[in-house]
Amino acid sequence: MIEKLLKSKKLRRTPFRKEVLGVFLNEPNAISVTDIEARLKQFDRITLYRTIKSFIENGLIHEIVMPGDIKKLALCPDECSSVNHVHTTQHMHFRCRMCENIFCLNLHEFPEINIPRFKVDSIEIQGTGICNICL
Amino acid sequence: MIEKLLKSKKLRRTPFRKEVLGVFLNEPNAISVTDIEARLKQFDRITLYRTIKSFIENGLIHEIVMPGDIKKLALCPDECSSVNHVHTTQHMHFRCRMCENIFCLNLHEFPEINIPRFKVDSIEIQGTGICNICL
DNA sequence: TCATTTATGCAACAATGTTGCGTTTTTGTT
DNA sequence: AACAAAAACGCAACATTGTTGCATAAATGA
Ligand SMILES: [Mn+2]
Ligand SMILES: [Mn+2]
Ligand SMILES: [Zn+2]
Ligand SMILES: [Zn+2]
Repeated sequence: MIEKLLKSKKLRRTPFRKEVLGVFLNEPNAISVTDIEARLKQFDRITLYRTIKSFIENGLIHEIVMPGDIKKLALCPDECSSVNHVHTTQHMHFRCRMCENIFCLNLHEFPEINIPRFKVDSIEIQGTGICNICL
Repeated sequence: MIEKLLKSKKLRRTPFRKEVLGVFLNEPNAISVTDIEARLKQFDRITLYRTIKSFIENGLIHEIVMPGDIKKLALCPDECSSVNHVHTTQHMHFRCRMCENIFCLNLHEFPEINIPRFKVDSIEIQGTGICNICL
């Protein structure tokens, strides 16, 4: 699984990358850099940042930012690649204000946004509230 | 105008706050901290950060974050207050990938998002593409 | 004008992320 | 299996962004 994923994105399969990707595959929701660090036995901070950057650039993971200095990372759907991340028109992000988890959620119908005289390439939707577990 | 705005949010009208608020009132779009700094003759960095924080907390301005370490600030609509920022269900944010400006745009109809078994309190919508000026 | 409350300015610190560079590892090819 | 080229790693140093504590100054209401 891990090997196959890295290979499909044409990324070299180093021990560290496999370990980091393993962390993502083990997490149901989006995670922060600190979360990743906590799940690694030992690591080099710089290498981790470069790993994350290359994962993002190659369509393996995507970044989620929300007001209040919240920055998280989550696995991409298969269709993402180095040329485009296709979350737009696919899924939205939801932050639960009780458990503070951030979910990637697939919407049954993704709203269409038209802005007069603007050309809209992509849309990101972020919600806050209470998740199904905390409710 | 500036005085009235500060007073309406019950903020003390210091010279520095008036100057910073003036910067926002002179800008059509969202601006970064660096943008603000560039428009001030002289300033103390710490005071600026505290000024921004108090403006946000009191519903004068709001923060806009987008993937790629983009963080900007923009004036709030009048209705915002310390208790709630009401942009959700009011306007969206759009980043033009040509001019890199970030616009606050009022949508004619703001989409309603329902997530089964989740309680949705607020929604933020962010678009990217090309603005009316660059088109 | 005065007392109280709040804001300012400086120093020090903290968190997060980047760049340069020599060494090591991966990979595709002999 | 051995080799050469390309890419990734790990360390040091640095950069950017934001915060906290505290003494001083300014704003406000009385
Ligand atoms: Mn997602
Ligand atoms: Mn806005
Ligand atoms: Zn929750
Ligand atoms: Zn534009």
